[in-house]
Order: sequence, then structure tokens, then C-alpha cells
Amino acid sequence: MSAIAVQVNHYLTWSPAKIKAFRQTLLTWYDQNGRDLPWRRNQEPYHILISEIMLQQTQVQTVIPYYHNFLQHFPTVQALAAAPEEELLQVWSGLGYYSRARHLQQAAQQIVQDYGGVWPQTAAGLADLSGVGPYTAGAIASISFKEAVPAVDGNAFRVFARLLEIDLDIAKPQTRSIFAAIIQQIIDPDRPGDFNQAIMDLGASYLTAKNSDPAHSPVRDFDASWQAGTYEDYPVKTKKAKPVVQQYYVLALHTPSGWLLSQRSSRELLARLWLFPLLAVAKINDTKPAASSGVTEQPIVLPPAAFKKALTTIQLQKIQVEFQELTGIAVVWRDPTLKIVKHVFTHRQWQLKILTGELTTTPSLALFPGKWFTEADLTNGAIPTVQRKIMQELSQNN
DNA sequence: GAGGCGTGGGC
DNA sequence: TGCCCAAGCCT
Repeated sequence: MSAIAVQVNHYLTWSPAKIKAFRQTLLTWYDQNGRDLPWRRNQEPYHILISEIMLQQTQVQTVIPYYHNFLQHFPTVQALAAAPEEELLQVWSGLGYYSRARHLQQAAQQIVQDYGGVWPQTAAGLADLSGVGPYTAGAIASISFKEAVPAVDGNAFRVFARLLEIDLDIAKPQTRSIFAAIIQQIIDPDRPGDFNQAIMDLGASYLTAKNSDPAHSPVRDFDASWQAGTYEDYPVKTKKAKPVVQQYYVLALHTPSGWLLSQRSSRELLARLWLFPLLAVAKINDTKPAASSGVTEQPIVLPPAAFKKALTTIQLQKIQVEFQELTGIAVVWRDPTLKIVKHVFTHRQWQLKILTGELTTTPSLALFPGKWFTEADLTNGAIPTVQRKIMQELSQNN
């Protein structure tokens, strides 16, 4: 017997009759209490794909307006495949994890160009699409094509960890295949899409991560951790590291043509989006001589009080020099506020001190890959939330 | 396999 | 406030 089969037998002790009863109970509850969500109105694989990608690590109520707007802009897989990247990122602006948008478009291009517009109809085939992993492939295959495969997301991990008291660490990649094999035995082969979505609704209602209510869950009779009083111990999940602090000066230059923004490179955080130029605080405040041995020094992080303090004339001059070397533009920078804008990503925390500069004529951008943004451009552009937050701080400061 | 990758909400 | 969480995938 394979190692996975051993694990399945260890955790899944339900009889065939109990499995049948579970399906019946779950789907009866789902038929009466399932959520009415926009992407549940039909089973178009294009619609399901869009919703599933947007829902990755993102809450339902956040996704709903983006889902409608996205389909308005790109009604078909052909339209998405042909869209300019700039428009794609505009429509995705604010939703986060922007590589999802680029992979989604690549998937659309695969469908149109490689498959002649014909969708793969199995999870294995769908998983070849860019940005489609095991969860999303299972979701589309089961919902759109009725393949009896599990869709193992955070809800499925949590629900089945509690029902079966599975004490495997769900943060470890190898755990997924155990859960998938267990759920494969339980999934309703006649209604796999509804089964998977019912598990998600269960995980979003009675069996939530916090403040769960297993006592009133429709499947409480199948819930071993509820009966044992151990449900708060499941699922087992190791913690991730805290975000690293990074400090930057934000160089907000305004001219008659608007604000100067630069496009982030493809390799850095917020890739391909537009943001005020940033200057690492370490570059201005590191007074040590350059490392002679080629050893990379630890980036310095100023204590909060020092970072908040008004900039000295020397610091402002150094910033002016750095900005001029970068862009060819001479600007006298002002430090109009003692506030720090904080923005937290999954693995980094940015602390930002905003500097402003004003020019009465628009300089040339020959040296610098930047663009002038009017207020309207900022509203509609491919702009990350941190840029909108900075703009809000600037307008409050006026 | 561990780390990179956004944002908003809840307590 | 700081932390965890929310329909993960890619490298």
C-alpha cells in the first residue's frame, strides 16, 4: 500500500454508508442555504476561471465588484487574450497579487492560441494553464465539467481537518495530496461541483477559522473534533515569518503636466505598476564608507523617531543629488510632514516619508522611464493601493 | 521546499 | 496596535 493510502486509512474511518449520509446532509443543506454569488449563475468555464483566480487569498466581498467590472471589460476569453497589459492592470488595480492578472491573461492566450478556443475539460488538463494550480484546476473541472475531483483550498483543509481530526500541518506542501486523497473518497461523484462549493460555504459560515460555530453546523454529527471538544486545535498550521521593515523616501514631484510616476520593473514588488519614485533611506543615511570586500551590508533601518524627524538640510541635498542622477531633473525637495505612511505586504512592511517638489515648467523625461499622471490618470491607472494611500496623505496635507 | 507575492477585515 | 486570516500559485 502506498504511503498516501496508509494516511487515508488512518484518518478516514467512515463507512460507505456514513460517506453517503454525509453527502446527503451536506448537499441538502447547500441546496437550501448555499450563497447566491455572481459566478454561481452559470457554469461557464471562463466565468469560473475569473472568479477562482480573483478569490485566491481574497475575500468574497472584495472580489464581487472586481468580478463584474472585469467581465464588463473582458467579456470573453478572446477579449482577455487580446487586451493590452496596461488595461489589464488598470482593471486589476487594488485587488493585489498582480501576477495573478498576468497569468490569467496568459491562460486566456493559451486557450485561444494553443487550444483553438476549446477548454481542457479535466483537472489535469486545466492545470497546464498559467496560474492554475491544483485547487483552481479542481474547482473548474468539478464546477464546469462535472469531474469528480476535489478542490482543496483553505476551507477544505479546515473543514476536513476538523471533521476527521487530521493533525497534519497544512502549511506543508506535501499535506495537500493526503487531503486530496481523503476528499476524493468522500466527494459526491454525481454533484462534485456542488460538493466542493458546499464545503467552501461550510468553511465560510459554521466552520470558520475564528469564532466558529460547530454546534449548529449541519454536519455536526460528522464532526469528530466538535464531539471531542478539540476543534480549536484544527487545522494545524505553522506560522510564517513577520514582514521585514523597509524604509523609503517617496519623491512626489508635481508639475503643470501632473505627478511624476515611474513604472516598477518586472522583477520587483508591484511589478509593472506605477508608483512615485522611491529612494531607500539607507542610501541617504548610511554614512559608512562603501564595503571594500564586496560583502553586502545589512540595510539600515532608522528608529521610528529618527525616521519621523524633520530632514536636515544635508539630507535634503543628498536626496536632491540622488534624484537628479536618477532622472536628470533638478528639484528642491520639501519635507512637509512628520508623518510616516505605513503599508504592509505579506512579507514586507514599507515605512514611507513623503517629500514634495514643485516645478512651474515640465522638464524633459529623456533620462528616466517615467510618466506624468493627471488626477484622472491616477484614478483610473494601473496604480497599486500604496500609491493611492500616498496621494490621500498628500491631499490631506494641503 | 521555502519564500515571494497585495489587500482588507476582524478582534 | 499587531496579528491572523481570506476560494493559492510560481519559482
